[in-house]
Amino acid sequence: MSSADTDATRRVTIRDIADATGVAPSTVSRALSLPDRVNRATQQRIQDAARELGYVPNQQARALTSGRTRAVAVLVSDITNPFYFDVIRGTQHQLSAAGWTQLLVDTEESADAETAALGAIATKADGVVLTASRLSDAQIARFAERTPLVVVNRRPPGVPSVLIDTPGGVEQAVQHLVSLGHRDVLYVAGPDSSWSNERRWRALVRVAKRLGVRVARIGPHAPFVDSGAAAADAAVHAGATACIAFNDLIAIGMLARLRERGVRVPEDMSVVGCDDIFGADFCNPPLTTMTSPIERAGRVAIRMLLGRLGALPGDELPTDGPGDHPAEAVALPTHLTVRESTGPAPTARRPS
Amino acid sequence: MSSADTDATRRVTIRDIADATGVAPSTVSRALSLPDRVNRATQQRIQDAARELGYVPNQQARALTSGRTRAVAVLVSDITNPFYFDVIRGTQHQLSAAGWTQLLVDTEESADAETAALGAIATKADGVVLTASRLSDAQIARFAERTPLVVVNRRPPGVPSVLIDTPGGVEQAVQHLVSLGHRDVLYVAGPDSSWSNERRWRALVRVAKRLGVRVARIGPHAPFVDSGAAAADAAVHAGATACIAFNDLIAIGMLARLRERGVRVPEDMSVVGCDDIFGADFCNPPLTTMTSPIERAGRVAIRMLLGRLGALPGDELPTDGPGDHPAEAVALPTHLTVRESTGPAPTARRPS
DNA sequence: TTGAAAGCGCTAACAG
DNA sequence: CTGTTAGCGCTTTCAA
Repeated sequence: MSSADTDATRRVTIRDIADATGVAPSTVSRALSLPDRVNRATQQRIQDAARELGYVPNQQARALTSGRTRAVAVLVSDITNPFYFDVIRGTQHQLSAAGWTQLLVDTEESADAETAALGAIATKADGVVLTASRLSDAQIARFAERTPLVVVNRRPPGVPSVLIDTPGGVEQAVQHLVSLGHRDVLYVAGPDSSWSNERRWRALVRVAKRLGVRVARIGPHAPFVDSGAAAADAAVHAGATACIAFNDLIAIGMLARLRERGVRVPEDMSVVGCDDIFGADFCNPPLTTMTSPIERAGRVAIRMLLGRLGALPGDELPTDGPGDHPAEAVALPTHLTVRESTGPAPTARRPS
Repeated sequence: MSSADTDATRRVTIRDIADATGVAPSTVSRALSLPDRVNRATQQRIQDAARELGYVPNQQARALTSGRTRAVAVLVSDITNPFYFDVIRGTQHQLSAAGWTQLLVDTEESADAETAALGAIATKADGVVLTASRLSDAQIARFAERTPLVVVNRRPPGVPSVLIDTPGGVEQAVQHLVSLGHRDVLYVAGPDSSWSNERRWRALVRVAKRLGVRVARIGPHAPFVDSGAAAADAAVHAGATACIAFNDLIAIGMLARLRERGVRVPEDMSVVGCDDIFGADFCNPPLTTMTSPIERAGRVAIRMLLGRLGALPGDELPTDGPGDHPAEAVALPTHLTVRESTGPAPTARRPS
């Protein structure tokens, strides 16, 4: 039908639509971007023509004048980490629902790469979601002044952030362990540079004190499955009988090493992870862990960002209340998912 | 030092550099993009000034005139699938090594979304990597005429593609099973719409015939862990004693269900997966699977794409031979990784 | 409500 | 080798 005269080799521009409808390009632009400022009739005519001709707006050009790119950059520190899979999934969903584009950037755990990316991105994206930043609060805050920014799992003063309430999860985890008769718990720390790591440790210390549980700490450990082996060895050496790992990756790695060494989980040692990433439910044994709404964190981050950019579709992106914008820092609750890696404390048995 | 006069609120443009160095903007442009076509001295001066002023080129504007965006879109059909994370990791690494940007798009298994994305992307990216496309070969080929395109795990005539040689892997898997005494193998099929699925099945039939093994097939099954339960039930019902699953996700799901039902793996049933995704090594029992160089596939795809776009840095992106471009279709070898989910065939025991 | 005109930041002829 | 001149496709004053 309409294919013969449509498959020109050149892309359709507003000029083509203007010619086709007999109006000026500027009117076409308006009809497409600010439909209210145009006569209903011509508006209709223009939109029809646009559809007819298969018009696709050129975001580059649009960005050049308006300064808005309709893209957001999502920075992750290690694309390898399954934790981010879920974040990315969340951001991607929310973004595409709003018709926006996601720029994915892997900063590879490097503050320099992060800074560089942030600098280079300013022109390509309208906003940034920063996860597990290696930058200082001050640096983040300073950058946030120039570019709309939402951070995940970090709390720089004055910068909107999405937090996953792992401290709350830690509390549940300790209580669970206590209910199983444990009186000592070992924290298997993640990287020193991780904000969440310190946060979890402090939460652990606090709860432990309240519940009269003794705590110890080993680490730091890189957040990889492979780090679990060393962590497991250290835990065994420390005579631990229950441990809470910085994240599921380390915990899963520990599980493997413990089995290898003949340390039974949970009979000899209870292990709890954190995050409930892909795999936590089918490792051996399935991991008791703090289930975090990671994907939701990604979605919420985008929602906050889009809200600040004034780009909320409104219909389908409910905010947390009747207020204008979502709160400046939202904390998403975590809950403990008990699986088979935790069990009763071994009675009166402590390796020397 | 240089902060006082640097932190203007406006971004630095080539014009600023031109003013600072006393040359014309076009000279600045050249000095930055085609350094050879400019006097060494001025070139140096300009580059110094650019660095001094903290110049960051505006890709949007650059794209508008040159038509090149220095971005590539990577389309995946389901961002949830761990398989794609390795692909994405590969593309991301290779892209950022070349200083390019990655646009990640999740088409959510929908051909319409895929078409829409492809249309909308043409202006935002210089090329596209298409994984697990839901489009027909003809559609892909047609699109490839307009936009540089590389497909992964698909082979539309005339379109450059990166294949993972799972057929080769299937052969190894069957041989492995035969060496363990199995004479029957059940193929647990993936989605009907999957090109790889048919490809694996055909490879299986071929090898089986050659080795005198009987084959059967159940499915289709969606490529999720959750689909594994039904698959396991069907496999048991079919009296299978060895099966090869379309992918690790399904295989891992089967493992869980089989354990639940008291079917021992590998004593009662051997299970082999495909892909060797994150988790295949720590599920219970660890999965024998075809290890695919997934990340490498992503890297190679980008390399081919960049090669076609004439954007190969040259230094660090070796091609496969002394030829100009990498071959039009490269097949990456797969190898079988034997873990604990496969074992000797149960002797003379067949459930009714 | 619409059109004309200017210009976003950059590149690409074309002269000089 | 370098400057001048046009735009890329779109938005956005400013008039009409």
